[in-house]
Amino acid sequence: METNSWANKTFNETKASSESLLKELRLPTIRRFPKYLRVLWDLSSLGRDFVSSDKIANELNIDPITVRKDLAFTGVIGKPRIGYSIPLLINGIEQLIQSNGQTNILLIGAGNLGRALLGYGGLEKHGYNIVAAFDSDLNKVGTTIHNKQVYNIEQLTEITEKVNIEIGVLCIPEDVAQKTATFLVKAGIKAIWNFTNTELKVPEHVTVLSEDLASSLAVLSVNMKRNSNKKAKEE
Amino acid sequence: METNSWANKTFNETKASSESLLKELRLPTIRRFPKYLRVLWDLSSLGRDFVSSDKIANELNIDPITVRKDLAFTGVIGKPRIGYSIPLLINGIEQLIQSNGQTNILLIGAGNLGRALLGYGGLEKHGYNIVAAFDSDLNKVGTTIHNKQVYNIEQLTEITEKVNIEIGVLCIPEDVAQKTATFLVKAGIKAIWNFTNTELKVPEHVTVLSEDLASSLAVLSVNMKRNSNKKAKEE
DNA sequence: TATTTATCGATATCAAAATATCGATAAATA
DNA sequence: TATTTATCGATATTTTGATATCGATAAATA
Repeated sequence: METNSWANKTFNETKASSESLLKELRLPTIRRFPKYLRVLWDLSSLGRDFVSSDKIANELNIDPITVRKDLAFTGVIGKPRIGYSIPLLINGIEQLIQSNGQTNILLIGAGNLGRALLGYGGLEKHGYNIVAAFDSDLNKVGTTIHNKQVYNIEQLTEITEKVNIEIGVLCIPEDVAQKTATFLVKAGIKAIWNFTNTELKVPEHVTVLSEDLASSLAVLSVNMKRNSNKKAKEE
Repeated sequence: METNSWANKTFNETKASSESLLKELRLPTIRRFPKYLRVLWDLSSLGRDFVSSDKIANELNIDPITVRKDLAFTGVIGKPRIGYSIPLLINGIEQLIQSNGQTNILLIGAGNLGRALLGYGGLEKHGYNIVAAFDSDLNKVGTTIHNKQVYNIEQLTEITEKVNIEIGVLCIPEDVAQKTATFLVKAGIKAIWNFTNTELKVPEHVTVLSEDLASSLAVLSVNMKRNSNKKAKEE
């Protein structure tokens, strides 16, 4: 049997193996996928059908070898001198990182950050459905933000009993973060996207992803110091 | 000369060596520092003076060995059976990740995300000074948000000529991101905190830190799939 | 049709990060 | 005072991630 045969895998094989590939996916690769998608969407809208790993790497300022390794997870086979099929890549990446079927989301906390997230189209683009937003501020309750109804936080149980919610997005003050998380877990939620600076304690089976601006700021800060040290030495 | 001698370094030695330690700091370590700070501040406010690596590790759900290695960068020496001095650790970490002196910041784009960031106290806590916000929406111009004046984006040059700005925070639509970044670079900015989904092209000496919600969402998505696969197999 | 060349993908190497091991030590306890 | 124990920090190992090398191949070109 030959080892290096191009373009023999069918689309169905790709799809069938996606579950096992999922296990092998590493964090840095997953983080790069949406960046690839952005480049691919752009090229696609320009009417291009194929793209090389070099081209993608250039756009994103990363190494082409990294790109090829990452793209290998989609199961899409590139052709020498041509590159990869853009539609197949888009499909392949989406298979890996998008939700399967309808996934319902609640957003808790309709402050500025919450509003910003309601305006961010990414959730819908990835196959998620924002069901509603919640807030304790009665001035906000009853309004709609980006077409989403804002409910009183007291009505949370009411809604979670009626609709199957899989993800909760927490944009609330720290002091109520753990309490709310615990409530959501009891309501059967599967994942929490945590925009508070609290380390949430949840059971094993609940996926938590925390955003931490302070961590980012620390990185920015250190990088700046390094850069200025560098410049100081040059002078 | 003995190798394992506790508590002999003075505070001044710690400070003097901070520049060289800066080089050795790795990204994951830098990202964890603010998390350590949060735990340390909490303990400090409870009146505690010492803490063990195990305690910190437990709070943050990470490995105590990782904690000890990270804390070694502060130059603070822990004592067996006692742990580390909390005030010294706080000071040590702050030395590494905070700005030196007064660092001026401009925030470009006073939409929901921009407003959320103006409300986020982290920048001030790290020694940064938000000078002003800018927007193109004339309804916002002239107002103040969290005590920061909102100027017309047209006035950007005016301000950058008057005040030395080191960091620009971009919370603006994608289509004007590169243009604005280029402008800021010309105005002599040192770093950009980029909340748009654009890969900014800037010169070497400018530090860029990009936040990418889509990358985070991809991680959340894949983790959820893995968790549900896991559960499916258990059943 | 033969040669050149861009590009892939497999394998190998190198670097970074996480984790494990273990002796040293100082407080607590017997 | 002797022994036990919690905890540190140095060093070693393993895992993960990035980068380099190179043969295979198919389109482009001579």
